[in-house]
Amino acid sequence: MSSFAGRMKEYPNMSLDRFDRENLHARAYFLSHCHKDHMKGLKGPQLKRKLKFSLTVKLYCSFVTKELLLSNPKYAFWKDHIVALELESPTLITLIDEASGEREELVVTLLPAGHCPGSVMFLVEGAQGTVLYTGDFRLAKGDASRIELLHSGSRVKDIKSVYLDSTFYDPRFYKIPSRETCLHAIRGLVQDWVSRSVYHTVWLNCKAAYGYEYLFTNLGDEFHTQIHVKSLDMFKKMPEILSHVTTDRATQIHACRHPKDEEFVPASRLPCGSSASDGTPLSIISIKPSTMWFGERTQRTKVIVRTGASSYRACFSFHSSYSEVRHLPAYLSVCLGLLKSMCRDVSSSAVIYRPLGTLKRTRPEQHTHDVDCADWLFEGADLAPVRKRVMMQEATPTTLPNRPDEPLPLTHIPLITGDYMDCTESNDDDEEERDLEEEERGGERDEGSVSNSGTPPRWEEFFTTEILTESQTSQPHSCSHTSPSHSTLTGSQTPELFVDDSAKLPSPSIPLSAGRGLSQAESMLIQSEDRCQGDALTNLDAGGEESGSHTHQSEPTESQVSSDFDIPSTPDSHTPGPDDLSDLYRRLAAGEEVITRTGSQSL
DNA sequence: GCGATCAGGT
DNA sequence: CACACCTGATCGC
Repeated sequence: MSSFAGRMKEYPNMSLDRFDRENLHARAYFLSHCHKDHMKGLKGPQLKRKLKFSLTVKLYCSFVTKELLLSNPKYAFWKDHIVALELESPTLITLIDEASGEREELVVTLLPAGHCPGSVMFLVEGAQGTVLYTGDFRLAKGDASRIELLHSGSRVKDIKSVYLDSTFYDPRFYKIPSRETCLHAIRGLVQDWVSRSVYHTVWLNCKAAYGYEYLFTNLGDEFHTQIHVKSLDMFKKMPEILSHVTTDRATQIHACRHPKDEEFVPASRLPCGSSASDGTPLSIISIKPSTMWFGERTQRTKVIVRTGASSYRACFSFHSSYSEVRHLPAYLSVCLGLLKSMCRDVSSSAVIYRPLGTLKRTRPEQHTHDVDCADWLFEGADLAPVRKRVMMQEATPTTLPNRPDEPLPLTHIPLITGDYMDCTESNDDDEEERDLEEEERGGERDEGSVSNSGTPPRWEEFFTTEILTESQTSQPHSCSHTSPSHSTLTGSQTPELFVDDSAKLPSPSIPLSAGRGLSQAESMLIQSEDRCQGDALTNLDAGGEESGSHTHQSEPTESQVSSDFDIPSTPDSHTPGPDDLSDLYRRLAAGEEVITRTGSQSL
């Protein structure tokens, strides 16, 4: 559940991804993507009533999000109040207070977020500066550098605040295998199974949410088949997806779901009840896409885990990992630092801005896409080269000495490890699967777009992080909905909407370093602030990697990782006790250098 | 009957 | 671990 209260400090007249409470009084609404936890209040009767009497209030989102939203009849009343915007097309939006007539002009740009179809980030430029609201996102390192409108000339724009998806902003989630790595592994597993006979069927046990579509399109392409799903309605106007899904149950790959009935046995039947026409029993395996992550010291591990006789779990994530999340503000802060100090050349080494090559840019053909290419759904996610690389890597179709109906032995599942080969395993929850580490390690690395050769400043030296918590951001009185006066709003809002945790804790990062507290605060404000420089607290970067060393660069190389993130690995982490914390606080207050190893012992 | 909230499940 | 839901129970209107 997103904990973001819906408003940004700089532009409190717009509401994003929250539509209840104070947000009912916003002058404009923004929906980053079509997931329910970002749509709170969106079908509420109060908002519905407001729309009836308003001529100016609109909901801004991408075309795809609009389509997905309106495919649900519960949101049909929005139809005449939605303004769909093209990606990467700055749009002037005037926020009007209908009572006073007061106007406020903003330039809003939708940037691809790679989270699910239609998902975007909002770049807002106006009198209060440029801010970026990411919504949920999955961007790999380097993707931000390919987003043209984050840049101005050869530099990154001076971004005042970043409102960040912090779902996995915790070092425990240091690494999540890349999209292509996971896709390749799933392809291999599916290949092994469906090639045995026409009765061998795969059920993709996907959740009821948008975001798996690229899995469907890629598997559909690979196996020249369509994937059985429950409904096609929402994809009516999306030929790329529509061409890869079907309601015809006679296919070897299913992603159908059944609302009820969980005594369903994967090995015997599918949620749709499909069976072979000649009465031959289907041989079914289930693959459950779910997030797997690896600690900063994880050497390498599997992206597919066998969980039962005929069931598997496959790595799949809608969200960026810790290192990926961290990369975004780091990338932006590098350039902010440059703007401040004017002492480093951004174009020479550290961050090279590359024109969008694989990132599809302008798209007048939005509604007449090439049916074979669903990449536009995940602009920025670099899918096009992914697929090509995956194809080329698939040089070793596994031979299958076992009987056709035997579940796949794990050793025959093609696995890719090149994406995270430098890590050591930290989440060893899988004693059932032992040595699969025989895979060749020659995989490419997909995040080499940022080098460390330019000694960019550490982002935490230029930014502070403030965790927005639900209780602190949703106070009914925290928002002035009676007055258009910005000063009133800003004055009362600042301390409440954007609470300063340091008032209560020695460091805003302590809860994070303990591996706790983030579940209540998935959205995070990162600000560029001069005043944070020299403030000892700001060196306690969220995540608690308080190494004390400021000589290393803002983004650690893989080899630096262990020193930079020397925190307990997942199985050993535990909640710090009061004594642990008070001791830590005391040492911090005394200005002692807190060695993280010590911290991890006490924490 | 509806919405909001919570618990519990996948 | 976590997600993005779904269902059902309960409460208040």
